[in-house]
Amino acid sequence: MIEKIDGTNGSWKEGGFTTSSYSSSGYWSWCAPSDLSNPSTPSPPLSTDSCKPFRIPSQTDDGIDEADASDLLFNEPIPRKRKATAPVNIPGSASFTPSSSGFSISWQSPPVTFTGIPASPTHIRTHGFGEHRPQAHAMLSSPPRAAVGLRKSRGEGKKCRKVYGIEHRDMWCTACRWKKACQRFID
DNA sequence: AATGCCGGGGC
DNA sequence: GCCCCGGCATT
Ligand SMILES: [Zn+2]
Repeated sequence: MIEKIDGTNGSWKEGGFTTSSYSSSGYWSWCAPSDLSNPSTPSPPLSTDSCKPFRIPSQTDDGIDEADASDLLFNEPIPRKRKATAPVNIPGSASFTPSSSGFSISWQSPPVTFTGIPASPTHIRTHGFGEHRPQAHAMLSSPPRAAVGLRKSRGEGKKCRKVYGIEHRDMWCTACRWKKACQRFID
């Protein structure tokens, strides 16, 4: 019986989180971008739809299959397993803001914006095939070369870590959890 | 400071 | 096999 649930005492540390950092007026304004990129509707008479509760039509894949992150996040009874050694340093977790016209909910620091949804229709997270994205085969003739003048560009860097946040490490993909190459948000 | 990942380590 | 961190490159 070796229980490794001694989470109450693990203290990760990555979450060192610097003190302060967020202030200024709430930045959560993905609710009325006006016409950030509105080539079709330059001036909509009704801008009420500008503020609608974002909702994913379907689950992404192996990200929230566990649950409705929305509920889970607000509840957060328990991550699911593993040691919950998180210092519970959740800054803006579950921020329900009933704005004048509508409401915005936010969680964690980065105002994650659901777009495109980097996942696939197949949702099967048995434990070995949940994350599999053949994506494309563009590797053919590329022998050992291209070395000098080539630095890691780390694409954009919107991986589980930044998207979900260290506070919700349990939601990262396996690879990210182990500090390996992300498998979900393949670059 | 922070993210992302390889290499290395424990079990 | 699963699990994780040290340390590095990069931003
Ligand atoms: Zn990941």
